[in-house]
Amino acid sequence: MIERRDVFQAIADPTRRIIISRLSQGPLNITQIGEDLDMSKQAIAKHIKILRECGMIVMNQKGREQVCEAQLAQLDEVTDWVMQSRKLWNQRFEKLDRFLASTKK
Amino acid sequence: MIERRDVFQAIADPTRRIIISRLSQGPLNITQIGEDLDMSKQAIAKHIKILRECGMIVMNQKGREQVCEAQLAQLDEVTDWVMQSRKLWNQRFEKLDRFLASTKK
DNA sequence: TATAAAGACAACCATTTGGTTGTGCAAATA
DNA sequence: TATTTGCACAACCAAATGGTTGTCTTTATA
Repeated sequence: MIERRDVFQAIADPTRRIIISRLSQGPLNITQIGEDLDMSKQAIAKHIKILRECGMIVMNQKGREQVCEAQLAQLDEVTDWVMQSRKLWNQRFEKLDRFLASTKK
Repeated sequence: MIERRDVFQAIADPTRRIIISRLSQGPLNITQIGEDLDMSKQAIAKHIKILRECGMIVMNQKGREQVCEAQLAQLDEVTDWVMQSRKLWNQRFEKLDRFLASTKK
């Protein structure tokens, strides 16, 4: 097992998806992110670290606060993969349709 | 920690993404899936089990073979979430744009 | 200035994950 | 019929994951 730290793994955890959703509406510091998340601040900080490591969050210091900002461009990798798989999947049915159409003649 | 078995977790593993990609081009049995995957057949079978448990694969017996077929409708959940997050994220910039435009006057 | 708040860092822990090997059985094939 | 093939089931294992608590430093605030 190699340590994978990519976008797919980043969004695999429900807590991290909530964090991303919240940050997509505007920057927040770590305490604010964890406010209604029933989890220690340290646990939140760990999730933030993972998201930062795979480029989905950028931080900037503001006094004693660490303000987190979402960087959602990375999510394209996910949509691209999903789209590609669905495309191939749909082509199968189209091929089948064409085959069925050709046998009808 | 609760056992999560959803689409997001299903596609988090690179091997499972390869399996889904291959199956999106047509049904295969477990041996065929594992053919160029440098991993024991049992490991493949475990991945198949996970994909089946979250509805991304359906099986049908054919003699002694277990033929796997992709069910990619589930992937909508992923695209939906990504789209929603990106939408909110884009709205932030639009709001900023409007604000900047209004101060320019 | 004394205290509270934000968060970094480390140690620890249980569970999950992703793999392995071995055994056994049913179906296909020589 | 004897052998091979496809795969299920179980036991096992190391590493990763997702959480905890405690200590410490720095920055705000009463």
